Amino acid sequence: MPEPPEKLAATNPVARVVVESPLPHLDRPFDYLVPDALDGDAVAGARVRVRFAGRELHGYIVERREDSDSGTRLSVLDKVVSPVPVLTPEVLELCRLVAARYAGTVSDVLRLAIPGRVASCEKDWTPRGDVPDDDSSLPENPAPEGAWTRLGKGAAFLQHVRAGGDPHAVVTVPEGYGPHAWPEFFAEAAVATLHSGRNALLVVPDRRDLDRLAAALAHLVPRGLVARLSAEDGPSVRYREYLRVLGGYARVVIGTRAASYAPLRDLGLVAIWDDGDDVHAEPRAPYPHARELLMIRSSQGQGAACILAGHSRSTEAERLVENGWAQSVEADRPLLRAVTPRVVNTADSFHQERDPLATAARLPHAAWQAAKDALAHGPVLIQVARGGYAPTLLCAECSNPLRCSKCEGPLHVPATGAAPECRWCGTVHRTVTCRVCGSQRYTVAGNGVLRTAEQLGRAFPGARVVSSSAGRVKDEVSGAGTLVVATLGAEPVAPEGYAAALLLDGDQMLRRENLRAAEETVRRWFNAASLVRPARDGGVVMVTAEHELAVGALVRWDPASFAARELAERRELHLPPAVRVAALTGPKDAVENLQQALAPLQEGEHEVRIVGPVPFDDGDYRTLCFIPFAVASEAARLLRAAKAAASAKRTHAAAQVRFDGLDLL
DNA sequence: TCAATCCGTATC
DNA sequence: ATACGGATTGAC
Repeated sequence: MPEPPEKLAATNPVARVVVESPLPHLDRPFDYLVPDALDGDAVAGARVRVRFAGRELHGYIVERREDSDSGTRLSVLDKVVSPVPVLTPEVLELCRLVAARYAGTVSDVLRLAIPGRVASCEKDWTPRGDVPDDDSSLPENPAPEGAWTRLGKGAAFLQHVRAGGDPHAVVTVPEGYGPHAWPEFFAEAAVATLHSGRNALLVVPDRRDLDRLAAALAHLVPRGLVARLSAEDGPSVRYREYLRVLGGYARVVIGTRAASYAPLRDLGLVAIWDDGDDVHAEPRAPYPHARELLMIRSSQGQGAACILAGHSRSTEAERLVENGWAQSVEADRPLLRAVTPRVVNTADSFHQERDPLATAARLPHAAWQAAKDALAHGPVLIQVARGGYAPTLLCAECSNPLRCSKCEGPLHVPATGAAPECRWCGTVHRTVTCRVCGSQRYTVAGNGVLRTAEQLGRAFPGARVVSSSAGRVKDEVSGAGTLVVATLGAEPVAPEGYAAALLLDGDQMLRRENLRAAEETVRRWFNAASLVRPARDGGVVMVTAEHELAVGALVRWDPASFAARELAERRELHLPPAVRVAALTGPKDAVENLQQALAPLQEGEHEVRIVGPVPFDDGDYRTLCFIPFAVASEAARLLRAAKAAASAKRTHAAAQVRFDGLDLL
């Protein structure tokens, strides 16, 4: 069918377009002709609509060019949705690198990178142009009394950033509240970056951390230079902020994981807080992790400084220290002694001296006593496991968790049956008897924390009980006599510091069948413990768990050694993050076909270890591929090619590839 | 000899 | 996915 004769753009009449197609074998740009009428709007980076294989698809112009090398007859560009160049060349390159690393499609990554359009926000958008910045209002940096100056190598690191360098650091921050807490570190690092004439990108796990970071920045950086990118702020705020970054108005971007794609130019620093938090892992294909995104960004272009920071240390961060990619910036012993609380292991005191109320609340006596004393001097934090981790069946009298009499497995009441059942061996228990008090009445611990808060409150008559958990998170608490019961990750900050913290349910967290159970537990402990006052001001942390290494790390306040031991163990077992892992899921033949693609890597020095396929769920099968870093990019390339071939030939139903999804292990 | 259908392949 | 082209089949 002949195209209707149409006048084309006089110069660069060809637009190269990436289309939003989910098909892996179409993951490449296609060329279109630009009609003269669209010449002005059809700029590189603009959103467009094009005809593609008989459908109307969205896409982005990545390039305008004089001619095409496609060899086929080109279609004409249908429509420029918006002339705002939302896809910058740097972000496109980032998306391509991310797609390659995770064996995904550029189209999938673009969906994560670019926020949905809100036309009203574009009304009078213009790029800022080359107006020189007025940096005269920025504070002295690094400040002699600043947060960085307190850490070994901290001032030198910041100086290096300020001088325009691109050093990499794993930073272990000892304090979680007060004037030297982590938000100050990030704010000061952003200022150093601005001083170097470059821009900074700071990523945090959630909205609460974002608020704290914004508050710290507000003291140091003019408000107009800061943009905040968070899905929680809603589509129009997110898009408006995105456009402020795109236009060059914002020079410091703060946000949650999707902010890692912010179209910030002249990047001088990328930083991520608490990189071990699993909310940094994107739950949509191709499942990239914010830490990896930022590391890629730090290596793009001129190179940017990179900070991986936390109160503890992820095994990934430890690996980067050990292989020399990052230097370790941490507090020396004297500073730790000065600012950290006393940590006491109370696991051994459980069966001594019982207070009936404390027993009902499942509190070791020593912990109960410490909390009771501390309440007179300040707020007290009780960290409990989330509902999902808690045993599902408790004694109605004394709240002792009930266990299977045959195998010690956890009991639950199945949706269909009336009698309790063991989760491990499946035994049905027509009657259950509490081993502590002999009661035969049981209760289902459905809304875990509320119950616990109530019980804990009863153990501390006179205390004001505040509970904080997912959905009802308190940001801040203060005052003596306040007892805060918080689930993992929902701990409010006490501006004056907690007088004490009780870390309960550690054994339950450690017992989870997950590669990261210990690492994750230790991370949660340090996050809570860093909110407690220094030992010299009476601050105390009571931890109840039997895992010697984990408890020891907290008692000695030594997250780095713990991470090193964990990593050493993973290395020995050839498990992540000592190697990368790709999970292949789908119908059996599709999975087998994909794993076949890795055959060339199954011999030689850096051998890929393949486990599976084994039945997974819903009739699907799963294969795990453990891939040494030396061959990881080749493995990703092979898997991506195999996926494309399978989807082109439709010989197999789709199988999913997921790299580094550690929650699966 | 032509149309209806099937299969394979490309999709600007 | 769809859409198109070339091959194949079946009916005049």
